[in-house]
Amino acid sequence: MKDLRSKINDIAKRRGIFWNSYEIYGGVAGFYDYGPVGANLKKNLLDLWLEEFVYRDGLMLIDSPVIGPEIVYRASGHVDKFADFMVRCKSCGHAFRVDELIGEFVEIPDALSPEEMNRVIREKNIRCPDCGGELTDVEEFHLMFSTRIGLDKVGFLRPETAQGIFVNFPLLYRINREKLPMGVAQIGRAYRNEISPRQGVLRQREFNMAEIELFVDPEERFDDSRIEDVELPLLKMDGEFIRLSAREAFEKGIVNAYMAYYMARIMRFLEKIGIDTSRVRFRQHHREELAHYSKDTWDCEIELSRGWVEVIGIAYRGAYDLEHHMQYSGADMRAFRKFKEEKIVKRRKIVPRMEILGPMYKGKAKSVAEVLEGMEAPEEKVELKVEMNGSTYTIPEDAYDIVEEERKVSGERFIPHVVEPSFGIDRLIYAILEHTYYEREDSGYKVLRIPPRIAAVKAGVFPLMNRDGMDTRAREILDILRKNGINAYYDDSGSIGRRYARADEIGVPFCITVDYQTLKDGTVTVRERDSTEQKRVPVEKLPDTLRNLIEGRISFGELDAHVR
RNA sequence: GCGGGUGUAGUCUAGUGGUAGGACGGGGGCUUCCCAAGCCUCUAGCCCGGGUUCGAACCCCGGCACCCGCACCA
Repeated sequence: MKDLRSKINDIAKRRGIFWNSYEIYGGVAGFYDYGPVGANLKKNLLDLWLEEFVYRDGLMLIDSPVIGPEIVYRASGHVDKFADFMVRCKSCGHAFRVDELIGEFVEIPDALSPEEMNRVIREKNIRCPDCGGELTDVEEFHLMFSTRIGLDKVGFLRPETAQGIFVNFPLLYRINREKLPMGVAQIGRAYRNEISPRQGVLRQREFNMAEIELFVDPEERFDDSRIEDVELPLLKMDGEFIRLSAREAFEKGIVNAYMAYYMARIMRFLEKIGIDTSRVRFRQHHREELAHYSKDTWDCEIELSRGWVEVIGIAYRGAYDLEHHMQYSGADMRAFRKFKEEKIVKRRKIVPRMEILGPMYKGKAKSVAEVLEGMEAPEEKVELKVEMNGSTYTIPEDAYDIVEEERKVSGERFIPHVVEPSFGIDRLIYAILEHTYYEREDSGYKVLRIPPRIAAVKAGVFPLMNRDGMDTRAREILDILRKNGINAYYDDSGSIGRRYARADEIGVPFCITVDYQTLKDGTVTVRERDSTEQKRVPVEKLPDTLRNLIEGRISFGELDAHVR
C-alpha cells in the first residue's frame, strides 16, 4: 500500500502539477517545476490570496528584486545569523557548530575568524563530542545563495521577500499619505541553500512566498471589532492546547489583537482553499526557536501525512528591521505620531552674541558658539566655560543672551512595529493536494476535491462519441467556454468514464458532455465532480451557469432552479 | 554532509552475468459508449559515468536522485 505522499507525488508528476526540476540531467534536490496544472493552481491560489488579504484590507502590493546587495542583508541580520561555521568529525562524520564547541574557551566565539577558530580547536585539542575523532577545518556554511552584482559587488538572493518591503518603508509611507497602520504585500520567490533538502516540495531551495508586512504604531490600539468570530486551535509555548474564539484568545491575552485578526482570517482562507481545518493548529514558538528578528511567532501548521508542517508564520517583528535599516543606511525609517493635543514646550536656550565672540576667538568662534548653543542655559547670566579639543574658552556674560523659546510640538517620531504574516505557497499547494485527495469508495478512483474557485482547470468538454456531429458540437462549446474566460479542455479519447476519471484526478470540478439529446434540444449534461451527479443545461446558459458555480454563487443542487 | 536502503517505459513491477517481460497509463481505430468496460493496434524503459568480463539491468568504483535515521531547517 502506497502512502499518501507517494500517491500525491505520483499524480503530481503524471498529470502535470509539479515535479523535480532538471530531471533529464538527473535532477537537482530542492528545485521543483510547476507543470501546466500546478502553475494554474498556484495562480488561482494567489489570486484568492490577494483578494482575501490584500484587496480586502486595502493593502499595497509591491514587487522588488530577488537579488540584493550585501549591505541589505547585513542590516537585516541574515549575513550573520544565517551563516554557521561548522566542523565535521573525520571518523563519524557528525557535524557541529563551531561556536558551540569553542564556547567554553572563548568569550565571544562569533567574533573569531575561521583561522582563529581553527587555532582554538587545535590548541585546546577539541575533538568530536560523539566519538572523540579528529575534526576537519572550519567551513562556513551560508544559508543564503550569494552571487556577484557587476564585477565585484557581493549580492545575495533574498531568503525572504520581506526586506524588499522594509527598505522601501519611507517611500511607501509617503505613498500611503503617512498613515498607519499600513500594510504592504509582496508575492515572490525566495532562496535558501538548504544543506540537504528532503521532504520533496515541502522543503525547497527556491520557493514561493506571499508576505504581508503590517506597519503599526505600538501605542495605538487595534480596532478589535475586526477580529472575526472564528474558533482557533492554539498550541501555546507552555504546551497547553486550547480551542477558543479569536476574540477570547485576544481578550485573555494569549495573542495580541493583530495575531488574533490574522489567525481568524487565515482559518477562513484555509477553509476556502480546501484545507480540512480540523487538521490545522497555531503553534507558538519557544523563545529559543524564535528567528533573530522576532519577538513572538505563531506558526500555522497543517497536519499532513508527515506530521504537522509549518505552512504560514505570523511573526511579531517589532521595530527590529526598520531600526537596523535606519542604522545601516542613515535613512529616516520613522513614522510620525500626532499628539491628541499640541504640546507647548518651553525652553530656555543660549544664543551666542557673535559680535563679541567673533573678535574674541576669531577662526574658532564659530565652533565655540556651536558648543555653547548646545549647553544648558544657566539660571542667571554668569561667566561660562566651553571645553573644546582640550582647550577651555571663557565666555563672558555679555557674550550671550538667554532666550525663552516656546515651541509647538504636534507629535513625535517613532519606528513602527511590524506584524508579518508569511505564507509558504508551495507548502500550501501541497497541503491542498493532500487534504482534497480521496479515493471513491466504490471504484477506488482518485479524486482531488479542490474547490472550483482555485481548481486549475474548470471544465472538461466531452463528446459522448466521436460521430454524428457530437464532436464538432463539443468543439463549438469548448470554444464558447474559452471565449467566456473559462479555462476548459477537450477530451475525446477513451470511454466517457475514463474521461471523467482523468478529470477527477486533477480536480476538474465540472464536466460537460455532448450526447444525442444535445443534437435534438441543445442541452448538455453538467457533471459535478464530488457527487458525480449530472444535470442538463441549455448551451446558451452554460457560460453563466458555470461561472456562477465556480464563483460559488449557486450550488450544484440549486442548478435546476437557476437554469429554468 | 554521515550511516543504512532504493533506482528497470509516464506509473507500478518481473528479471542474480548471455543482451528486458507484464500490468496500468498514453496515442490511433472499432463498438449509440454516461462514470478508468471490451476488442485491434501503436508508443515507451535498465538513473548517469567509468571499470571488471568474450559479454553487465545484474559485479566493482564514482556521481546524481529518492526514502529512513543523524545533523541542519530564518
